[in-house]
Amino acid sequence: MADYDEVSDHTGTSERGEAGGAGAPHDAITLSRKERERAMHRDQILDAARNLLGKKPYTEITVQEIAADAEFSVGYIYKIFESKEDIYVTLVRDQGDSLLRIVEREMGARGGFEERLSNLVNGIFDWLDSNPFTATHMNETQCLAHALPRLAAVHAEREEHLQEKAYAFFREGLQAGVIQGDLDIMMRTLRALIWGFIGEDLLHGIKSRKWTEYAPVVVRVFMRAFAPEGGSR
Amino acid sequence: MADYDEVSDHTGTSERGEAGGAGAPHDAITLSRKERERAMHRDQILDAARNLLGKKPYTEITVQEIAADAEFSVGYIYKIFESKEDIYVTLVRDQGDSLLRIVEREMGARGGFEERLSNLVNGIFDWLDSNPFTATHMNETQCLAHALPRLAAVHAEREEHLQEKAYAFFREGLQAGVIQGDLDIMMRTLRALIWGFIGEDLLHGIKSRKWTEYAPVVVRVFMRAFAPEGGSR
Amino acid sequence: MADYDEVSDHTGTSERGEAGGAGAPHDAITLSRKERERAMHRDQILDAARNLLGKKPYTEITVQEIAADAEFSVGYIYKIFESKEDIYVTLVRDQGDSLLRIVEREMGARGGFEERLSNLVNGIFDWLDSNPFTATHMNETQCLAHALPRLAAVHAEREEHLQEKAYAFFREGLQAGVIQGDLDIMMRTLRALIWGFIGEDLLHGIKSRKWTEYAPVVVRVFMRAFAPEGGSR
Amino acid sequence: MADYDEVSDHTGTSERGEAGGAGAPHDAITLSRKERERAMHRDQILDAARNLLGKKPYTEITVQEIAADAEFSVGYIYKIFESKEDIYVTLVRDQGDSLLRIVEREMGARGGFEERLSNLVNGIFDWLDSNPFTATHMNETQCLAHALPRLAAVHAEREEHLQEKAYAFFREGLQAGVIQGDLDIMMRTLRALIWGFIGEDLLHGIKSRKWTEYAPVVVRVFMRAFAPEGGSR
DNA sequence: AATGAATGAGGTTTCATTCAT
DNA sequence: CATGAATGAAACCTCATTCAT
Repeated sequence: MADYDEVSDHTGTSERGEAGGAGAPHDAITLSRKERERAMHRDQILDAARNLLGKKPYTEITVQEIAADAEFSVGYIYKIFESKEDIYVTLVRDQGDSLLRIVEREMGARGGFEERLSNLVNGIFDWLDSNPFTATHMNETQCLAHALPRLAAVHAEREEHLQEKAYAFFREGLQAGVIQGDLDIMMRTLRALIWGFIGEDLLHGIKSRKWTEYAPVVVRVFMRAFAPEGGSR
Repeated sequence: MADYDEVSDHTGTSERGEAGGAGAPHDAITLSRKERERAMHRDQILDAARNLLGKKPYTEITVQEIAADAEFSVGYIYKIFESKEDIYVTLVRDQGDSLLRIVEREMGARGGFEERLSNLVNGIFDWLDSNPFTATHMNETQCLAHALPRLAAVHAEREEHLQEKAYAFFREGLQAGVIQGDLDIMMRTLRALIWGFIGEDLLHGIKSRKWTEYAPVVVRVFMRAFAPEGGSR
Repeated sequence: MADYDEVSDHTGTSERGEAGGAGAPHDAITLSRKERERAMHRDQILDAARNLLGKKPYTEITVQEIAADAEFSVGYIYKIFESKEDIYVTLVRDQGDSLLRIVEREMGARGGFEERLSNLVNGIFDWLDSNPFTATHMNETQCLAHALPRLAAVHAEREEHLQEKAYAFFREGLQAGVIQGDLDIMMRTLRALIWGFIGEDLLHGIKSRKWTEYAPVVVRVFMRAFAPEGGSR
Repeated sequence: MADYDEVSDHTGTSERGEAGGAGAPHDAITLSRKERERAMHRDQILDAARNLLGKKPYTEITVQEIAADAEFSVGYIYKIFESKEDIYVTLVRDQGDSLLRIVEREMGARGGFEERLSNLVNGIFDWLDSNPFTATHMNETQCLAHALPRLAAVHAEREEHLQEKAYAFFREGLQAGVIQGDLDIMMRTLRALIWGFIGEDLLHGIKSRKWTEYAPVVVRVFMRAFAPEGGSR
């Protein structure tokens, strides 16, 4: 909840606000009820959309459907979101922000490199497990980015952010002497492993094993792959 | 009606099977001219579609566009393909068959395990390099699979095939004692690495390095990850 | 319900009659404060609408826009006016009343026919100059009259009124022997000249000359056109 | 018919034309049937639209209605016209071109100034009588021009053309010494008179007299208004 | 009294698909 | 064999209007 508020901070694409220079300067604490209700409705709409997107791709979903599922009228949807695209972008951004926070938390924690890597992978897997939408729609997001410019922007921005964090994290590992190799390659490898293990299951729609069980595998493969030459093989 | 049935007979919608050149249906010699022309037209249409798909996603492409690019009428397209979906599915299947053949060839070649793995990865990377459609539309295919059941079927079928081949290949490595580990995990890891390295570039639209340069990395990471315990870290 | 009826009572929707100041309804002194406030609000809303209509056509304007500009809620607008149409009709009627008063004043003044005609045309031009809405929306009103029956009614009613006045005025000219001709034709000619000179500029959006400069031209053309045959200047 | 072809020359906003540099260079005579049918359909659609516009304003008319009246599907309408706006603009342009031709013919004829003026006014009145759409929608066109940029462009262009012609015509009158005055004022006066006499009737929806009967009035008013001072009748 | 959140019918436009020629 | 004119369902989005507060 508190979590969410923070997010909606940079979310409101459609916040029109009649502003009215004269009137109240929006006392962030005072404007409860109405404002809170709106936020709730926003979330309900997003939930409905997320739900639907779990069943079929973006292009197959209509705004009418979202409205029906959210138990609002189409018109209201458009009062809160600028467009169908806006809903999707918001959804992706919200999810991405949430994941990003996990990553930042785990990478920035104290402890040995391998331990933190392990926590990171576990954290991501756990999060993905309870946020199936993201896992399922990683691909779709990438496809749609070709057609929805704003989506591409959001995606690119987050990628940059993530890469920065990851590089810093890997550098610590390099300095600690527990890994060795090219930053770009490490980054790609780690991401490939994470998405690779998840993607498989998504494809088949059935989880042969619980993702979380793969976390140690990912860590082990990564550590071995970039183990310093000296004591390896 | 009767007309239609007769036509759909040699439409190549789904009856082509994965046979792949081995068990050729119809007598390749008997059905000359008319049949050969039809096959050519089919390929021209597929080329046009492939081309278009290189530029924008499936949903953004119209059948009239494909027709215009292929220099045929819409009507004729529908004489050869059942539907827009059919074109896409055929395309994906054709591409998949092609890639599968590479995989089979490299896995089945003679030589040491690591050498063949290297050739395999190189072969895949090279093929992807000259078949940008597949690389670009791997994601899209996966999204669409949720909406186009036949696409999902084609995909699943090929996956099974591929897994079978891969398992056999890995088993040889196990027996040779050069790798060790769980077959399922190996399979996922290898695929993750391959797609991971490609996907990255697709995402950003720009290739920071040539894919092919990553091939040795993939091989090295894989070999290290599954190196037998004995001589490892 | 009861609420509503009571309200629509003093809504000024259509009950204002052509009374025009003479048979004032309600005791102008009794219904103070509440009633006066309401009247002020009505005018503020009309002002906002008039303003907006100066910028874009009726169909492009939304009630929410009018509300925002008038700094009232949409709901309140609907408490005071029956519908969007009502606002427009009221606006047109108010403007029309205003113009009609000018016409009555100038036509009814003392003095020679040509002098009064000149004052009339000048008066109209001046009024139009300071009431751009009417000039700009003369055309629109006529279009809309086809779709908004009440607008047509208001329009027709005023026309009749105007014609009556004009006929009386022209008859004075005839009796004075300064003009000669058919009343209907005079009426049409005068109106044509007035609107013709204004319309031109509206069309091009730019005033080549100040309208008011055309007033003498209109008068001269009219007087010449209907000058008595015999002693024409 | 022949008349029409000439017009449709600069009409086809939507002519896509797969062009195909290779193929036939559109033999203007050869491409009959299909092409002629399309033209007929185009005209049928325009007729339906014109018809509807005789009953209610542009904004009240839906493309569905036009389609229904023209007995085509909505989709087909959009194959032939780019948009609803396109239909309207085409209609206005076609009508305008037609009227312009009358004006050019009459102004350019041989004969005395007054005779030609008389023919001109009669010609316009007759044309308007058999093209009620234009008369009725002159106002609407002007309103819509504020909202439909392309309409404004078409309108402006024609105005310029018309003014040029009119000025040349008036200059002949000046040189012949039968009229005297400012060109701009003459132009405005003539137009005002023509539209003024027509507009009246449009407003009331009923023709008190036949327009054509007013033609001599217009001519007489104009000639008197601009009669040379000295020897005026 | 005054608000503005909520509604939903309806408008324009697209595009996969058909079928007469 | 091949065409492309014609279809019409359905998508996204707007906005006049209502009603609980």
